[in-house]
Amino acid sequence: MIQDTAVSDLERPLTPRALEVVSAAREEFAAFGYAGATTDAIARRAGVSQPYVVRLFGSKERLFLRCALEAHRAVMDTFRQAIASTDERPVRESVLGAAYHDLVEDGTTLKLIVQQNSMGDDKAIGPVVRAWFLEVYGILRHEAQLSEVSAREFLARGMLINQLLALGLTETEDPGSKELLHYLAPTGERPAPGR
Amino acid sequence: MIQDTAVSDLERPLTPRALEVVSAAREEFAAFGYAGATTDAIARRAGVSQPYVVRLFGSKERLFLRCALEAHRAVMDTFRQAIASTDERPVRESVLGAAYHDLVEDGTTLKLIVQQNSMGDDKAIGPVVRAWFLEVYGILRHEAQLSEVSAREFLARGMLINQLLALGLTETEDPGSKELLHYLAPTGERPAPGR
DNA sequence: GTCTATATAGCGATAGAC
DNA sequence: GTCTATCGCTATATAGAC
Repeated sequence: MIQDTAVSDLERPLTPRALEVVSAAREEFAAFGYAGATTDAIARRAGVSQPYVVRLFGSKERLFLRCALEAHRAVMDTFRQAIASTDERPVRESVLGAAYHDLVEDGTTLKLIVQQNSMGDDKAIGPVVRAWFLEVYGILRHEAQLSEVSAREFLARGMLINQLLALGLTETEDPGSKELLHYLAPTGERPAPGR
Repeated sequence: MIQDTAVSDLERPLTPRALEVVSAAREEFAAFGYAGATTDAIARRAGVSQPYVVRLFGSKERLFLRCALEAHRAVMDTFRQAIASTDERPVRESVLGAAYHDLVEDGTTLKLIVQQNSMGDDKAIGPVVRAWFLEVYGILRHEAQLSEVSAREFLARGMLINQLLALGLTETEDPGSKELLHYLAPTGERPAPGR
């Protein structure tokens, strides 16, 4: 069970080495989830010993929380930068969509978000991820000033993209799946040069 | 790692007792995922001993695959029944939405789907869930005959609902979250008697 | 068909050397 | 700051009794 960890602890500055471990942890947690990832795999990916990973962060739980908070902030910062880039209100959805595309490109962040969102029944992290989710929705509604319907539809498209990323459908060559990837294009409309 | 298991094995008929274990397993896997769930918790929930759970299905993996296949079929059957209930083509989205609402009510099935969809990086189950996802999309496109855009938007709304379910946001009293739950209403429009 | 007892392995965490 | 050695727990799986 993930314990209550002070945010200040999660924001403690890290040595370059520790940052490499966080990076490795993000990949492992994004791919296999909190329960499925192992500190050993994280250590091997980072090129350090397993006990050192635990030593650096106190526990697997605290390392996970740091990764999770980082992913959440990446999403919020991305939207806030997009919102700050224009004076239009409501912010055009294509502006927000283009910002989201940046998150899609790194891949890991959104896959980690999917893992977090599947932990609603976890006693400790459940309340946290619920609050985070509502926080993102709040940004769309009150900072980007999207209507109720627009915010919901935008969020829904985001959730589909997240699922496609988590599933790994963005890397298949399946012809039938190509049309499903439409939302992943950088902007709403693509030129479609050939036809 | 989840091994290759013949479908015939997953369809072997079960004794009433074994069905109770499957039911318990579905709940545990839906809440905590494949890695996070334990055969011990499944056994306790079903009121049997832990070794008996393993004995009944051979391994935790095979039990999970049975639960996963069951959830996938529940989704497909639900859509196919809705499609068969009308001659209109494309099928009206409200008809499909109402059918989806039945799945929302039991809760477990869609939470299990979310867990499965977060296992794209699993060597054995990844390819399976990718195929299943495309199968559902195929039903929307070619059996319900939704347009590319309609199918995608409908699927996107479904993914948002799934996330809200997995997060447990359907059970909160948070006033700011209420408007987000709009899609969970039985039909598109609600009377809203009070205002 | 179902249990108790137990083997076996994997993993997170600790101790202590360098 | 980082490693090696290792502990102790937990979890899956097996053996065998009833």
